Amino acid sequence: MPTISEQTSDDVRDPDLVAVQEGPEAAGELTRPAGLDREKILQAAIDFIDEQGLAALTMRRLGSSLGVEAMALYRYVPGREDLLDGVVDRVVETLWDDRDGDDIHIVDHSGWQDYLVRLAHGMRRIALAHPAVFPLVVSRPPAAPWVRPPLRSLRLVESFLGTLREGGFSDQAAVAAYRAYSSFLLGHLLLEVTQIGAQVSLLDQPEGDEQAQQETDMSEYPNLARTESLLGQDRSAAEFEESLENLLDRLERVLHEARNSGGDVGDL
Amino acid sequence: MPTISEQTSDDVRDPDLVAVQEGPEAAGELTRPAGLDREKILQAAIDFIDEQGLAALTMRRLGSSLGVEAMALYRYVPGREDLLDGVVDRVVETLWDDRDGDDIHIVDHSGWQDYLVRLAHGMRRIALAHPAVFPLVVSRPPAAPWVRPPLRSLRLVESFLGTLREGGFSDQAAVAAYRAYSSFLLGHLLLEVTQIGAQVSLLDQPEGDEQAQQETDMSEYPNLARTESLLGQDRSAAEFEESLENLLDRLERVLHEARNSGGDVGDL
DNA sequence: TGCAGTCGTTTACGCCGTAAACGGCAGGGC
DNA sequence: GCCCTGCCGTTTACGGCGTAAACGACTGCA
Repeated sequence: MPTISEQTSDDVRDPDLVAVQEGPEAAGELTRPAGLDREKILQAAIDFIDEQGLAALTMRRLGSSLGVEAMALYRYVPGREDLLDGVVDRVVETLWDDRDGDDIHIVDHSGWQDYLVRLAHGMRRIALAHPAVFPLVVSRPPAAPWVRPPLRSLRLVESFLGTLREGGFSDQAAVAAYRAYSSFLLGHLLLEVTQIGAQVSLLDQPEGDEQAQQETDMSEYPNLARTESLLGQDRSAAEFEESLENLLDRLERVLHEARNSGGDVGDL
Repeated sequence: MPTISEQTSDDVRDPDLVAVQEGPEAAGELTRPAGLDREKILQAAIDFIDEQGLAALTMRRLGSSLGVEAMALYRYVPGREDLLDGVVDRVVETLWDDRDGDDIHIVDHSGWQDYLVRLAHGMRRIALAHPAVFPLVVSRPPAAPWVRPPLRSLRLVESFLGTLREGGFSDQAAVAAYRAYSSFLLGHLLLEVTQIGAQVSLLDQPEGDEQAQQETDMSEYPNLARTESLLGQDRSAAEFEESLENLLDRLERVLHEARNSGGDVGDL
């Protein structure tokens, strides 16, 4: 049975919780294996998914990774689905984490372009740090269902729209920019983490003898065969930057045209 | 929770192989219970997912939607995972289906731009026809794991690369274009079907009285509140066309620059 | 001392994917 | 006619899943 996980206590207080119980923790841990709480469970779930994949996450296994029976989790989490929602929220939350010397803080930006670049890099950092979790981030329905592109965090959408407004975008242009930006980010990052997953799952099954792999017949696919090495290359980072730059150019063009003409700015 | 009506006959074992329909069946589907085969099973799975969602698809329920026990399916399909792979293949296959007067055939194109536009529209048609299936299309690992952006169909990738080559792209430029195009398509369509799913799942749960919905407090999100109606609007089709056009422009620019300079064309 | 709360465990239920054994029907050689 | 052999759907069974409900053990306060 695994020992208690180390669990760095990065502590983001949830104001919703009235601290009904604040015991003398100083007496602290003698031999207690548990000392469960919601944050600890969510973090354990994230770690578990990172290591074993989403499909492997069951309540029983997550429980036992915490040294506890499955049913113990239900005191802190309503059920498996809500657990996954919590995982998504916690992962996205790290967008606002302080990063020592990094350029990631998405508050304290200068200009909307800077904001969009930081946000994109922050999201990409999350995606690469938790490739197996990221599909959850984009596939779960958003907190407010009427927000069409579901980035799930209302706080995030709010700050996005606010920043663009400050940058001179009309409401319509800001919303259009939000959607274009979301779909760009979603496409690139999902592709990237899917590739990572594919690589990993390859290493999973090196069964059979080395030679006899069922090498699909490539003679029907000459272009594929010829470019095989190119297709296998990983240019994700560069392509990400290039596409991001292209998107920013496009938005900037729209914004200036709108300013000069003062006309309708809904379209991108 | 929609209950699937069990149709196990009460007491008498049905003596006929052909399993005579007992006339007034329980208002069920028009399922011929006889004559299972792999294609029939895959189509039933697609229909099932379209109607009930991916999560609801179980071997037992799929079997009973075909008037058959779950284990019967295993004679034609190795297991649930392979069933899902088959579903993806079958759905993507419809890209090549003849469409009466439509512009969808992705063979018989004129020029690579035309090809990319047709392919995009074809994929979008698939996504919108089967919004609940589409996430499978992009999330399952590709047939050849070394093809980085996993569109799953080698045939598709092959024809893509071939067409761009004919259009004057170098191998590197074609591969770069393939990736840019994939991530654009993936992002846009996944966003779109997620939205559709979100709407549907909204209609699922009109529980509680009409007024008392737990309307999250919007006072903290002024920009969201103000643009609520804009965010709710559906401009997917127009945005799709605009982004597609932008991508084509970008590719064309790259191609011409490469031609005129004759230099390295790997970058986009 | 007792009492009430908190928290993890035990037990149980129905559903899941699927391995394995089973049985009824078809057709073909005798 | 017979039996043999495949085919094909059913039955049975097993371990694992999410989770409802009952059950202790422990803790702090009256």
